[in-house]
Amino acid sequence: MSKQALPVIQPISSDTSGGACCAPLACEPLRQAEAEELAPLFKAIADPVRLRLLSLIACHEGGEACVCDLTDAFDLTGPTISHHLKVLRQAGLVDCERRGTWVHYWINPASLERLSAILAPRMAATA
Amino acid sequence: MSKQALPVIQPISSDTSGGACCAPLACEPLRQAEAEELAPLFKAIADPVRLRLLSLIACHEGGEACVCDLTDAFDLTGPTISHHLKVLRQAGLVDCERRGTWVHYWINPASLERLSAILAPRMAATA
DNA sequence: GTTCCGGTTAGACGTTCATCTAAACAGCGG
DNA sequence: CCGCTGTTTAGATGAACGTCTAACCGGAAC
Repeated sequence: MSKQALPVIQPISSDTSGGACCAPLACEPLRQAEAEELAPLFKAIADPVRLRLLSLIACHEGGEACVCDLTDAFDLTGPTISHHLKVLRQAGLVDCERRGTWVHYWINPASLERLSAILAPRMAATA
Repeated sequence: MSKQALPVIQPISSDTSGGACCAPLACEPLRQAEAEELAPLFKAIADPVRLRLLSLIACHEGGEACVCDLTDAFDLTGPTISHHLKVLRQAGLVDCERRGTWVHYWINPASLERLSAILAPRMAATA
């Protein structure tokens, strides 16, 4: 348990006019309701398969990928991939649309950004 | 966020395993090994109790909180809180130290920052 | 229409997880 | 030394999760 220089977490004016969206964890204590709303989102990305799915979709050209591309990247059955995609969809992290034979998925950037902001030790400051 | 000389939130080094540390999800596809290393970290925060614990610790004056303060904030038994703190500790998200009777916990800011950076839609100004 | 292919849904099975109670451990004060 | 308080560990239990196989749906091609 090594001690280190204290973080010096600053309140940085949580002026982000977003309301209940983005005050970082370190700014003010999360209330229970917020925590219970946020936890499922983190749970959705707290799986190696889903993390890779998100990444594959995000990196795919055009910002979207079809399920067949995704399935090929794993040693898992189709239904399993479909299940993970559903979890991501229900969490609002991705959206999808059927176009002809194939179903295309793309990232919902706002949701990822929200999670990122929550974890940011502080908003500005950057070195 | 009109950056042209982008801030480039840095890796924090601290890569305990592969060189896989910091490219945001949307920059290049996460490899399996990276995903499997990252997922447990997200899993650690993917619980409302642990999210609130993190926040309570981060916001507490001096940047650290003792277990008794934390336990009071929940309708859960001591052992349950202790269990959640252990999960956070094993994930490297918090550190602790016993000082006399009480055990003090504080955030490991680097780990949170790392997770935040991974979720950041992208670092540079694509688009 | 019928057949084939891509993708999802349904249900089952074993594992992991959150929580509890009981017991142990660590300091402090008499 | 002994009891008291704060914290962690151990073990049990029920719920949630990840994966599979089998079955189903939607669209395209024959």
